[in-house]
Amino acid sequence: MATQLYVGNVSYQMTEESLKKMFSEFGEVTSAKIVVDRETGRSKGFGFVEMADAQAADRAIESLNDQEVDGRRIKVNIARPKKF
DNA sequence: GTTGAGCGTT
Repeated sequence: MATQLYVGNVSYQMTEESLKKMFSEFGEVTSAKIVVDRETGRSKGFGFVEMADAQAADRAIESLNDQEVDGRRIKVNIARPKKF
């Protein structure tokens, strides 16, 4: 089971590929996604990254959480379930 | 600018 990470407070210039690259430094990234407002086409300022290894994901969290990226301090946590 | 869909009957 892969680990899903929530990445919030990121710059609107953040892209899925930059997210994937950033997290790939700590482990295998299964998927990366930036949430975009479907009506405006603009980034909502947050996204999600799925990593194959939980320990790699944990390392990524500790290393990237609250770090300044593109002038903003990003938030990295285990993602909440989007559905119950 | 903080937890993902879509504009329809999933």
